[in-house]
Amino acid sequence: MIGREFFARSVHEVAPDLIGVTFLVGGVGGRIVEAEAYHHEDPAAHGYRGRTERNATMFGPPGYAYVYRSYGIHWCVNVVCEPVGSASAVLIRALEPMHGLEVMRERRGLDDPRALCSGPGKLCQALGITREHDGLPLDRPPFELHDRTEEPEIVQGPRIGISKAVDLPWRYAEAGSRYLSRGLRPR
DNA sequence: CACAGGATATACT
DNA sequence: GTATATCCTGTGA
Repeated sequence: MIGREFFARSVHEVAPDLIGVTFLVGGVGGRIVEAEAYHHEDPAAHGYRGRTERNATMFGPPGYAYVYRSYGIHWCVNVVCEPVGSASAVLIRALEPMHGLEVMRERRGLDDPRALCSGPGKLCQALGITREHDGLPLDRPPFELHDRTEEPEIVQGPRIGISKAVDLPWRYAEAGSRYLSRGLRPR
């Protein structure tokens, strides 16, 4: 099991280390294959302009989930990192579905396992993550994180869906995975 | 395959 | 009012 201390580091260490880690919510989830680093000096980050009601969790201690509403429709989940109070967090962008496939198919209304969790909004719908999970610790139920068993090959790519600092190479993914979000999927 | 457009909470001008 | 750390569906090449 991965404990809270795992997140008590810089986002640039945590983000690549999350690739290959198993992430479950209520027993449903899979291996993280894509993650993206954000911190307070990043103009594209929510915490860039200071603390608000929505992003308050980002300014709290590491090891907690920051969940926010995107484009008024989707939920996205981050893990808060150090240093404390700096609004540093890693966005979980894609999973390789492994546990609770039937539940995820039902929630997503899809069959194709490649479409279940291949994006931050999609994986939150598949795992049932909502505002209720914002501010919850990641080392307690319903969250469950397990160490990776193998060292994955990690690639970096440009960030998408934002207009500022798009060239910062802070998007990490497992090389060649078939479960990545838009822009990184092979072939 | 590549686009355009819509849904609509939250924050900022 | 405008933009956004998104996704889905429709249209047309």
